Amino acid sequence: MTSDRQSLDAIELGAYFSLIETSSLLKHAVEQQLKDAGDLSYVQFQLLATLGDAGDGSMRMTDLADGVVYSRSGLTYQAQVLEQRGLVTRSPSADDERSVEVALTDAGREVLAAVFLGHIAVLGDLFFAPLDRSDIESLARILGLVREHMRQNPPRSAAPRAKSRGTR
Amino acid sequence: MTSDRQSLDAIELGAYFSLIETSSLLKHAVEQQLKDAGDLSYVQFQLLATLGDAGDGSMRMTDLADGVVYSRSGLTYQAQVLEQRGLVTRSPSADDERSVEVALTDAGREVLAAVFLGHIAVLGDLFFAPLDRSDIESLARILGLVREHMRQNPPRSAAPRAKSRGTR
DNA sequence: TATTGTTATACTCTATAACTATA
DNA sequence: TATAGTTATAGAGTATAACAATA
Repeated sequence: MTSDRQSLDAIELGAYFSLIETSSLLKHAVEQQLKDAGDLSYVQFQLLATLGDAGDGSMRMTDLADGVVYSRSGLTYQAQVLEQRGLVTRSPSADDERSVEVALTDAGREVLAAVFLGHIAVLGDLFFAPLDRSDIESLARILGLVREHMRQNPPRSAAPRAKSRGTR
Repeated sequence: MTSDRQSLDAIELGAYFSLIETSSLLKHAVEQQLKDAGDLSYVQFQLLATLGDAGDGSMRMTDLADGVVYSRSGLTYQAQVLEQRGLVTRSPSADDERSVEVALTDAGREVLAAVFLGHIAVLGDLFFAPLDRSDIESLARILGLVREHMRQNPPRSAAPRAKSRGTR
């Protein structure tokens, strides 16, 4: 609604469709591998990996949600699943008693490790194989621009506004 | 399992994560728009758009499935939904009586049209805005390479092997 | 009053397997 | 026997709204 574009040209359409198709196929393949190697969904892997990147392997629920992008209740659901499997723990935060700290357990790190090599292999075979070095660098730069832009312009997605809930 | 990669460097990781994040955010934003403008899920939009691209607006179920990639039953499900809404029709194929021809109705074309401008606006604002012409061309070329590669190397995903169904 | 998180619930979607029918 | 599609069913995931507790 803020754009005055009326159409996309063939190149733009190609870029868009290729993005959707490649990311979809890649995600599908990776999900299969994650499920086989560690019985993880992609979201669960992302959560574990995000925790793994976080120095002490611990984050507040809210911070963990950022970048994995969905509703609070969805995060609670996944956190429960991961906790029941012993891959993370949840405990009240010391400084802010409203918060919950989610921490990676040793078992969680093990699953992450068990899954990682296969994950990389899939990426190498399916995604990077047809690209040379400069392609990869270009891709990283360009998609990095898009990512930055998107982060700065959140699609006001979770508009707290009540919807009209149309014909149904 | 066919790759001997052991790790990815920072650039590669960046490209991968950016791809996942941008496509995820983009898809999410587009889904919101599609839902608001035409009460369509992304898959439903893809199916309608695929039919719209097909000259006479008609395709066999199997051909329609290609590129939208999922199980036959999933396609049947969505085709039923679209048919009930009057956006497509299903009829037995003339030449091969096993096949079903899915055809876009006028109502289907209308919904597609109703949704299209907003769709393009979201893409323009969220995806193409930070890119210049050469970026878009590079992106189209590189992702096109990946897409071609993936199509030629299907991730033998649905390994027909029975799973061990681990600890649960 | 705003923020953090949980719960209950309903719904959408996807996958599996068994099945029918045609080639 | 292989291909095209449907059905039944079960499960995972997500979103919404109402709620409780802390800041």
